[in-house]
Amino acid sequence: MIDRDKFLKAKKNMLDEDTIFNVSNLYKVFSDETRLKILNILLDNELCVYDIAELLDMTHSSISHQLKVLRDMKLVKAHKHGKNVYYTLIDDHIERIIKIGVEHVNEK
Amino acid sequence: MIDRDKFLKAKKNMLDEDTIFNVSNLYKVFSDETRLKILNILLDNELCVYDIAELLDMTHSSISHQLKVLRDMKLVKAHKHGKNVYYTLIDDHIERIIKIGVEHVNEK
DNA sequence: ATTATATATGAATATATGTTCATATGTGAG
DNA sequence: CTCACATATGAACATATATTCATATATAAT
Repeated sequence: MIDRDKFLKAKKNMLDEDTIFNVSNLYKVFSDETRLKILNILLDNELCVYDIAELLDMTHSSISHQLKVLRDMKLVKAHKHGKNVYYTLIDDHIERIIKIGVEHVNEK
Repeated sequence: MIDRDKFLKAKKNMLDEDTIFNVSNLYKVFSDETRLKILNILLDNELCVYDIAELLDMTHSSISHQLKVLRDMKLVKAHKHGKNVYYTLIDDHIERIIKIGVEHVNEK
């Protein structure tokens, strides 16, 4: 260690463990291609599991599992209409997070 | 499937596979607690591996491995000074991404 | 030159996680 | 009421990945 002042300043600005845990968990959601696709689709639309599975060309089971993750993270909400369950986004951070990500990778 | 127009509109707005892949990989970086801590520390400071390991109370090896991930993702750059290797952030998206994440989890 | 220090890295291990498969639940149609 | 359809979910499996351990490299100090 070289500079004691710099070291202490850095220590002071560290985020607490809870915040780190929660933020990393939030971004874990966006780190999976399937979930990212689902969230991006739901930006513009309210869709049911069946439609999402069709759009992504994946099994309904797989989509359903991932929607559960998104529900648990309180990023989407569901409402039933007949046999179908329609999903919509809850959080307005989602759009910003996707936009920044896309912006970032497009700059390369 | 219920609404053909809605379905087609959704299909049109889907991100291409490359973008999805790259964005998910970007957020994979932020989904690990150690990497998130490192990036957050580097927001305000230029620090060497030794300091980072001390601050996070982790092995130098572990930190070094994660710094390699960050280098490979072109989020940090390194410059040598004597025995030490100092790391700094390359990208200005990093701060925005961390800030939105923190903002999100603090709202709950 | 030799030793100590800082960093990097490959291999191994343990853990986390996404998909598949089987099955259950709930709803509308006939 | 029975059947088909949409969704949910637990278990199993395969894969990805973070840390540890051992070791290598580079530089500074003595």
